[in-house]
Amino acid sequence: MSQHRPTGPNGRPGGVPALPDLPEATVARLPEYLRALHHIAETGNDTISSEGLAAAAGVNSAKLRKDLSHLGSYGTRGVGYDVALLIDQIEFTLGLDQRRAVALVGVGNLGHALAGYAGFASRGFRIAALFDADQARVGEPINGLDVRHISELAEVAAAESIAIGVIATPAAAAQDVADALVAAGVTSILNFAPCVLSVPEGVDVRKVDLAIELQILSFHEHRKSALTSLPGGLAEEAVGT
Amino acid sequence: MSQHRPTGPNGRPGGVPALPDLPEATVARLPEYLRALHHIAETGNDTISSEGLAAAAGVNSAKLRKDLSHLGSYGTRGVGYDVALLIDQIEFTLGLDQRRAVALVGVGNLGHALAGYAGFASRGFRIAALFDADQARVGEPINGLDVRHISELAEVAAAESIAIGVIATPAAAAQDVADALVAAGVTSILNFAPCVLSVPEGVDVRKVDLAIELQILSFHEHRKSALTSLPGGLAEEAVGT
DNA sequence: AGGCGCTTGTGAACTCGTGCACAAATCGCG
DNA sequence: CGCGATTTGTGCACGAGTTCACAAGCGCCT
Repeated sequence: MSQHRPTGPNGRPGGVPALPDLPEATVARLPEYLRALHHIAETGNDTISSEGLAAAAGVNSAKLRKDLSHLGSYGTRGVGYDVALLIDQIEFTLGLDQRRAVALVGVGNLGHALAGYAGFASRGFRIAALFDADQARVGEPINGLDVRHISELAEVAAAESIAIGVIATPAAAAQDVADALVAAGVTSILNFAPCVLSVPEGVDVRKVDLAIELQILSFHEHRKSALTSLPGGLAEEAVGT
Repeated sequence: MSQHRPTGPNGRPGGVPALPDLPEATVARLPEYLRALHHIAETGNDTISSEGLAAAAGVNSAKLRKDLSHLGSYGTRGVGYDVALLIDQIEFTLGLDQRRAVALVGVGNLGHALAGYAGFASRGFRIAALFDADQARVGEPINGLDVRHISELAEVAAAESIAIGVIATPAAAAQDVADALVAAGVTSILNFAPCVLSVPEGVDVRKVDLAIELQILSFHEHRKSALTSLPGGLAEEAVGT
C-alpha cells in the first residue's frame, strides 16, 4: 500500500483526521477509481485527467471531479491528477493504509472460492481465519490456512484483531453466524447468504446475492424482448452498477 | 415457477404486456421481496401485510407499498397481500416465468464455485454451458456439465438460446470474453472481473466486485475507529445495500 | 345496516444524487 | 511578461428516490 502519508494541500493539520462525511454514493465509487488508478500507474503514467480517469472507471467526468473534490483538492488545473498522490489519498480515505484482517465463515462451495480469491490479498485484505460449523471440515487446509470450528471464533478474532467478517454459509445458518461475529467484536459484515440479517446499531452489513443480480438482468431481458414486438426503438444503455 | 398466470385487477388486458416502466431502484428490490415471499409461503402464511413483508425484506413499509403499487393493485386493504398471487406477479415482472439459460465463462476459482451454486437453479436460472479459454480445462466435468472451449460459444449460445452470460475470468481476458458473448447474441452480462467492460448499446452489464464490497466496509471501519476518539457519539446504522 | 379497526395506495414535501456549464487556476510558449 | 490552451473545482438546476401522513377501501362485529 502507501509508504508516505502526504499532507497535501488542505491536508488534515495537526494529525486530526478530516472525516469529511462523504456521500455514500461517492464512497461506493472510490474503490473503482482506485482500481483504475492502479491500472493507469502500471502503464507508466504519472498524471491523469479527470476525463481519462472517468473513462477508465466507467463514469461521467463531472461526477468523478465532484467525488474527488470531497477528499480535498488533489488535482492541478490545466494538468490533471497526480496518480501516485491520488492513490495514496483514496487508500487513506478507505482505510486501506492498514491491511485489514478478515474472517471467513463457511467453507462450502462459495466460501472455498473466496478463500482462494487472490483479489482480496492484492487489494488490502488478509484472510486471517476460516471457520465452519461442520466438524468434518475442521482441520482441512485451504490455501495455507486450516479451517477452524466456529466455536473458536471469538478467541481467534481477538488474537488477530479481526473487525470484518464474511458470511458464506447457507441462509439458515447466517443469522446465528452473524450473532457470533458481532459477539466476537466484528463490526462489519459482508453477507453472501440470501437472507436479511439483523444486527445491532453500529454494525455495518453489506449483502451480495448472486441470484438477485441475475434476476435484475432477467427483468431487462424480459423488457427487451417485449419491446421488440412494439413500435418504439429499443434504446437502452448499460444499467448502472 | 408459476403455474397460473393471474390476470389480476388492472391486469394487462388483451395479452398486451404492461411495461409500466418501473424505477430502477424498485427493480433492484423486487428480487428481495420475492425471496422473502417464498420464505413466508413456506411458513404456511397465505397473506402478509406490507409491514410484515417489509420487515422480512429489510426495507421500510412505505417504500415496499410504493414499489408494489407500480406493478398494480394486488393487495387488499385491511387484509394485506395474497402471498401466492404476489409471487406470481413479481416473477412475471422479472421475466422468471421462463427458466433462463445462462452461459458461464471462466471456470477458475470463482467460476467453479458459481457453476456449483445451487441458488441459481432454485431461483429461475439454468446454467446451460461452461466455457474456458484454457484447453487444459476443456472437457473437465463440473456439476454434470463438460467445460467447452470458448471458441464454441456462438454455436452453443444459439443452440441453447442463451441471452445471459456470466464472466468469471481474470480482468485481462474479460473484455475479449464480453465481445465474444455479445457476438454470440448475449444481451445481458454479469461481470465478476474487476474491470470496466465496454459493450454496444442495448446490452446490459452488471458488475460484482468482491474486493470493492470489502473496501466499502473498510471505509466505514476506518470512520468508526476514528470516531471513537472524538467527542460525538458513534451512532451509525447498517449501510444501505 | 352501520360503525370501527386495520391496511393499502398515493399525494406531497423532502433528501440525495447527477450533470451542465462556467469561473478560477495553472502551464507552456512566444 | 502576457496570452491562450487546458483542466480542475463548483454553483445551480434538475431528476430520481425516499418518507410522511392520510384518505380510501375492506372485513368483521354488533
